[in-house]
Amino acid sequence: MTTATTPFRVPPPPPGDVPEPLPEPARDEIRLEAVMAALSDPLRLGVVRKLLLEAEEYDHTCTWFGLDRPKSSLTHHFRALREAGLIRQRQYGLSRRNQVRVDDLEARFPGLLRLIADWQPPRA
Amino acid sequence: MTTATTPFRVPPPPPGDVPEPLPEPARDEIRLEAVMAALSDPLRLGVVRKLLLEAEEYDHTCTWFGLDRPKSSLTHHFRALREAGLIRQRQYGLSRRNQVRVDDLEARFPGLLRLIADWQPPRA
DNA sequence: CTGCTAGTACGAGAGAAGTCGTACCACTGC
DNA sequence: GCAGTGGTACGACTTCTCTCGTACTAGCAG
Repeated sequence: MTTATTPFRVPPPPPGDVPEPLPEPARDEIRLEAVMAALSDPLRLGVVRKLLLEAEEYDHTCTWFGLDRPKSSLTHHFRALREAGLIRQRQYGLSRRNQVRVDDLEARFPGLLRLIADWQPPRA
Repeated sequence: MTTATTPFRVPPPPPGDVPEPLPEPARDEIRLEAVMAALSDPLRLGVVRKLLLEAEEYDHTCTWFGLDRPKSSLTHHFRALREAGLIRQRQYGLSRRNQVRVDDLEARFPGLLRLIADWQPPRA
């Protein structure tokens, strides 16, 4: 149940045009130390984990995550994830939708996503 | 070639008494986000990688790594690695020797050490 | 045009982390 | 005793990061 070719869901594209992704590092430019830094924050770790485990639609807006933080904080964290190469963001009209770069990360750092998916958030 | 029980070398203990490890988190207390934070620094990532790939003796002093930094900086980084649960440090007389906690990390975060060992430092 | 929505950018403040010098300590060899 | 070694602790400084408020924008509904 864990190790098919890609155990994580990559939701199908939605109907209609698919916008270009926002600027992001190419697969070969993703740096392990940057990925580690992005994942050192529990909020961001939780975001990626939730996307891996619960992604239902093609991708999800920032508010879907139910994070109790001001919008500017969310912008900060999602950008950190995107610039590290962990998520892809596309602009659909008003909303910006997020998706884990499953193929790129599995190719570059095999096993990493499994660690994230298995992470247990600290009970605060 | 990658997934024997433990593909990474755990050097045998040296002759004589083995000192107690310096304070460190128990296996179950190692937090993924803390591990990620410790590995977000290229110097520390390189230290763990070098230990994984080149460890010959039981373990190695801080100077074995050939890092061109003042001693106080090295103390700082090695403590960060120890407190995150990545390395074990034992005091042998004068020198403090370092060892990756291979079993604990492999049990807790399987595949993580492989990622570190495969890391390519940025050509500065 | 008037909202409302889902975001952005900017900037300020607080705290954490990296950098390092200095002083110090314990042990070894002479 | 004295010098050298392999470290530590402390403190200062700087830089980064997280936090958030505020102001703003683009697009949609009416």
